[in-house]
Amino acid sequence: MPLELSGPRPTSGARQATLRESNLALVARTIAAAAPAYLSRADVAGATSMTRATASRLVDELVAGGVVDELGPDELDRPVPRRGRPGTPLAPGSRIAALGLQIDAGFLAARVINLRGQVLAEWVASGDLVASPPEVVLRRLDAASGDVLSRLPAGSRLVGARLALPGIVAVGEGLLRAPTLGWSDLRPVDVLGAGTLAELPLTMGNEADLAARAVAESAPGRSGPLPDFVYLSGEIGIGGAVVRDGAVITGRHGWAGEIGHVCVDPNGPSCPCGSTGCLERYAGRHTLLAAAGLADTAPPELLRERVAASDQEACQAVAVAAWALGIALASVINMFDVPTVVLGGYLGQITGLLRADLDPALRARVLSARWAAPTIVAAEPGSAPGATGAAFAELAAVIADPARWTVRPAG
Amino acid sequence: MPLELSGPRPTSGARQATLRESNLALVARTIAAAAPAYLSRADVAGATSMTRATASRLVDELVAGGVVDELGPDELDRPVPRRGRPGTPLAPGSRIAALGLQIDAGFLAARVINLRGQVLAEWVASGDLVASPPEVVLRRLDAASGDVLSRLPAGSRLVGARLALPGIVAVGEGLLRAPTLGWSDLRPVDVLGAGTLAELPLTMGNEADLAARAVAESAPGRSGPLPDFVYLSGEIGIGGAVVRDGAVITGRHGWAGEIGHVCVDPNGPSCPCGSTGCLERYAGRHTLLAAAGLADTAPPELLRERVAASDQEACQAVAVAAWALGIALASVINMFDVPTVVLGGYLGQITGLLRADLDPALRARVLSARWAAPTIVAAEPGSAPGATGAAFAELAAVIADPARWTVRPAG
DNA sequence: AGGATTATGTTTTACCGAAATACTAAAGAA
DNA sequence: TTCTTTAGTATTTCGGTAAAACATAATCCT
Repeated sequence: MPLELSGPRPTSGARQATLRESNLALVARTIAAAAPAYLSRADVAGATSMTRATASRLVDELVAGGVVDELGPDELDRPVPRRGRPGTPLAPGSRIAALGLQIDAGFLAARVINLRGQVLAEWVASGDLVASPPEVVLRRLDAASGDVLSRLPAGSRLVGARLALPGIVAVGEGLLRAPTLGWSDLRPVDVLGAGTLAELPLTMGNEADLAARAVAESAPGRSGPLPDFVYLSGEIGIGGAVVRDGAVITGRHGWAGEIGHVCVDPNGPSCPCGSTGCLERYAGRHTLLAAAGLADTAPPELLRERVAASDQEACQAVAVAAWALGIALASVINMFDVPTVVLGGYLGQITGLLRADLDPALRARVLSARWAAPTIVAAEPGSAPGATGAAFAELAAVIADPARWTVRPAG
Repeated sequence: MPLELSGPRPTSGARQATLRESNLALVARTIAAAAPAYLSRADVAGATSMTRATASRLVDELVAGGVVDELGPDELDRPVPRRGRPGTPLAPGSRIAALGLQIDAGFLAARVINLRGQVLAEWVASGDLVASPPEVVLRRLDAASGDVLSRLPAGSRLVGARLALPGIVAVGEGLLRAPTLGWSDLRPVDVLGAGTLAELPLTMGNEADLAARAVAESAPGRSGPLPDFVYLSGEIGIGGAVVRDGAVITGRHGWAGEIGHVCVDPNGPSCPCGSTGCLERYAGRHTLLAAAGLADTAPPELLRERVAASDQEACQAVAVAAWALGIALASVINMFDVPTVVLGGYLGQITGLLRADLDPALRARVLSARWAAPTIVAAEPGSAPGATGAAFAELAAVIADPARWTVRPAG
């Protein structure tokens, strides 16, 4: 088993090899974090305070393993000619890639991303999946995955696959409970593992956790602009995740961040989860649209139009959602001390409508607002962020422990 | 600067010395975690999968620095005579100690604890401090600290001091805001640092965070029975802390865990914090006792008597508190996935009264209750747990980086 | 054009820490 | 006593990084 020098509280003594693995990971992380700037071996040495000799040896090893690519002078958009011998530009390996999958009530997605964060191939299909039995949906996703994988550039090395799901996943058991899909006590891995994806190690993850990762990292191993934030995945249900220092807080079983079921008002409407007055019952997409007098499938543009036209029902519906979000998010911020909120999904597309009521509510209810007022931002709109985050998660494992993917030089 | 091999994401390359420091910390942690069992050098080697030679060399260094003591055969309650040469029993150093201080609305405390978790000297004074000006209280604590330190055994080495306070501490600024004390924008370090404690590095911390640490660790570096739990410090105000894997989740500014201001009912009574319906307004000690028709200072026994006698007001007051706790704690558990709740302070002493209503409320409102039902336990009753946790926190720094406290052998 | 300058990348040597191994020490068991 | 078993120590070897010298490839300057 590999020793964990960078992990919390190693329980095994560190040896020389551990030192090397730790530094190898540091070099990989440094190069990944710097992208899209291309570091040279000397830059790596400077950034890590290793000597050039040491950094160079480790880079050579990563290049041999494909975790890092040496770019030729032609691949480089050379910006400034500098004095001295030019360095060899280094970039995360373009041939190491992972498959990210997502199942949502409204769409299916399969996406392959490489260590540079480039999408090598993808497939997204929308449509109401709630009606279909799980086996059919899973087999469709499996077939699409096979198709996507067949379109990869030659020489690509797939290191893993992860499936983002809107629900609670019991990781150890492989069990899933996804109320919005109408699925319960299912084992998606059993179906997917028997098809095209049989060869690939497939794991599952919560959609909000993985979408939050796609916000926390702008490319595998490369931090996004926000180190700490609360992510809200606002669709039919409301999923949530809290990111601290670039890492999703998962809790012991991976069920942390269920913000959709924070209690907004104990006297509020009852929720299928067994509780009353959950945030989802006020700011979930169906509830919000129904209150605004719109159909389930109404696009956010339509709601924005109605509000712009001062439509009574629409304005009231948005105000209620913002009121509920203010109460729930204030509690979340008071508990996690993470004063930035990223709204994703449907909520992200109506952030502008919510802000007027939400900002003052948070300033009133958040204890630390006096020193640091909470800020609300909308997530970058993009399809299937859970699939992107799922691929990032698999690729992060390569950057965290590149020794598993490289071959030691014989001598 | 010391390189952090065990910390999250080191940014500097690891060298040989880092390896040694990492292993030195591992040995210190292993010996501290095993107490009150006394490991031998061979046991340490076995537990860490180092060779006996390596473990022995590191132990020698810790013994030379006083971080570890070699016990003589007389100090040992020898349990089982075994075959082979007996090992030298090792224990955490008894002469390395830290000062824990606590200021509460109802008492002051100063306590010195050593690496074995033994209380070497302490001073606790109760009385209503809300009336006194901060300078008077701080000077009184300073004088008491001097007295406590003068009573230490000869040869004791004090490594630090920490002050537990019921409020929000802006660590970088040294600023404090403690509504229950009536203190705001104060710098306790300025007053304390000028007196007896001038020589000692003094830091501040939130009372609930530190009391939670005293639950998480039964002695410095030694894990308690619960790796994950939510701690509620229920006094006049309600402080909170979430412990995950033995560590308190502090948030970016150290303000995480403010469970007392989770919203229970948005239409509830207004709170000095600026919000409405905070948990504190239902389950805080003053509110609870007033609703039960008792004086502010009524001891928990009196409330228990009234409830046992089926006193209408008392039963109703307890039911309201349990109802509010159920709503707030369910949200906390849904967000952190930490299904054990430890009730401390006043709430800990009436846990028996709360449980009947609290248990079913949590089972109904916690999403994961289906797989893992939340459990409620009362904290060990004891005076000034914040002071104990404060001392533990300072001593943890020694165990985490013993190289700073040991002297390298000359050769 | 051609040497000086400057920074990159590699090679060599030295040092340091842990592993491997052999050895000594101290107890119980036969 | 003598053998066995386990604890602790000394010595050698091995692997990894630091330090410094060296080789290389560009720009700068005359």
